[in-house]
Amino acid sequence: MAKNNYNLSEGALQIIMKGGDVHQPVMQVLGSKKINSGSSDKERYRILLSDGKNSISFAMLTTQINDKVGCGGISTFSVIKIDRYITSVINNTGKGDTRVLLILDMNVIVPGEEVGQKIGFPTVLTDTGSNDQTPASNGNASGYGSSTTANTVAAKTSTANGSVSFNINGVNLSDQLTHPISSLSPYHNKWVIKARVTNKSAVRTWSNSRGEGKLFSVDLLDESGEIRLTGFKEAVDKFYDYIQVDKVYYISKCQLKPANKQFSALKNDYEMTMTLDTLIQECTEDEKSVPTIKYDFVTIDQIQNFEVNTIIDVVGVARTVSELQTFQARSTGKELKKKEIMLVDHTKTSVALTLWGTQAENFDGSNCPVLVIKGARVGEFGGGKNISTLSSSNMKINPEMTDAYRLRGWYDGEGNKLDYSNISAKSGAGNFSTPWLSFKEVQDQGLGNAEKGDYYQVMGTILLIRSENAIYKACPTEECNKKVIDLENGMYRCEKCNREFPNFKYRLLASMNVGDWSGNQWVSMFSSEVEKVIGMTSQEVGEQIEQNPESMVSITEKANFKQFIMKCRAKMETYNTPRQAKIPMVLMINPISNASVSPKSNMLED
DNA sequence: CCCCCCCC
Repeated sequence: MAKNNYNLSEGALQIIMKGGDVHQPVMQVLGSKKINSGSSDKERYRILLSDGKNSISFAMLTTQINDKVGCGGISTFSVIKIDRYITSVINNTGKGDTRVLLILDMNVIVPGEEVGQKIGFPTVLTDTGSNDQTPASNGNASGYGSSTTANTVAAKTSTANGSVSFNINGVNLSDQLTHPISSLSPYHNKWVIKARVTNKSAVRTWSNSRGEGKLFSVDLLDESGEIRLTGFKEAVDKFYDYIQVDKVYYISKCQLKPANKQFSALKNDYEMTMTLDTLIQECTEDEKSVPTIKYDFVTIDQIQNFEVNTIIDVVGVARTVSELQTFQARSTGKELKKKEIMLVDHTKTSVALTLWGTQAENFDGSNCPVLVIKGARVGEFGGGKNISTLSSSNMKINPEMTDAYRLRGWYDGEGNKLDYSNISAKSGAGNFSTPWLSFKEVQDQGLGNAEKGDYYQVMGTILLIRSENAIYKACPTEECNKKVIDLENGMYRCEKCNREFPNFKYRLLASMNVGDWSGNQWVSMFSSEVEKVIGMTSQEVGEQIEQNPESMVSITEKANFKQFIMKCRAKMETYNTPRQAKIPMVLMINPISNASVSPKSNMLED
């Protein structure tokens, strides 16, 4: 056996086969074998390779260098310099991961005939699948700020399918060596995805009993699916500026966990979190093979049919835009900013779109831009539907898209002259037709037996509001107005939601005596209408009585002898015996000057 | 580890 007089890179295989990098290693070929692959009519060679210290049998010459090999392959004992190579972890044996060395380019330094024998005493290298350092293991921890090309990263990625069919220069290599997003799961951690960033959130901070920090998240898309990736704290510093919407990245080494469907509309059972090991590298080659954001547009006239909280994609023209409005959130006291846009489309329908925060501040509605929104949320107000952007929404202004061009052309041609049917117009409780009845007639007719109660309206004068218990602390959750229990420790418990909150909202619930021409009647009135009666918000009333509990009397007295058209509901108690009429509920009040509600027209309808 | 997305 010859000594190593050929400068074999002893120990190189140990490094390479653990995912490390050795520059242009010199190796000896101890044997080669032609492989016929079913899918390719080209020949490939599997070789037994030695660095003088170790040997492996999982080395393969790629077909691009067949011309350097000749028809007989590389002669046994040849010493070669490997100029370009990649390793790839395959798992198609059922026995765990195996790393293969794929030689992309090499040159024979000394032909086998000249060497004539095995150099050194190489032992077979085992345990080649673990300690994965891929991708970009050549000193670039993240790819961020590095000069490494995307290609380099691709050439060091792992593969799940064990395919070893390559194109030259790795142009399509990366595709074959990356994993589809849909294949990601917590049960595999060796993967690289090549994905387009379709959305990036702002950086948000949080502070709660478990701690505080900052985070952001991106939505990733490839041809197989989509997934959300969130970065916390130091990951924000590391990656937030680097990652840009619409660009394609190689991403590996993130932590996978089941997605909480409650908080994400993305179609994936999992979501990912960046870790200290996470690698993200922009892909600048062949990135067009990764699909761009997909939309599932609904037309504006369809929005009224969606349930509240549905997430939709919509494209429309911003026909009008409100001024920036600033106000305080009732529940949190936080200052909020919004702009309301009238969005229209070719269905001749308009919907109110609300933008929030900096997006609202920065929005320029001049020239009626076309807006394309992914992930807007359907809301409801006063019986009409509206839409709103969330932090997870993605809004593009005048994007270069067919749907946007088409709408632009339509609007500039005829749309700008049209009248639109507004699905955000207030309707519902205040709009259904109700007969004019006096309190005496309601009583005499014994109304309230209908399943949902009987509705009527009266011209009523408020004679007295009871100031006792007219205001209460309610659950801060939207749509839940249940009175909360003050736990006297800064927390408030809602029995209905079975939750404790650090805050509450004030609600008014007034019991009042109302007179009409036939007599008088005690009625109840909810917060929204009491606010109109007394000209104060519940929050304002709450703050005032916190200062001076006695002031409730003077607040309620202001309502005395005010006159309104009151839409009321008569309903029977269903569980109390004997069966008796409940206190009527005033659902909505309107000033008597409201010309749209004339007794005569309503009587004719009924 | 967030998960808030608000208002009339």
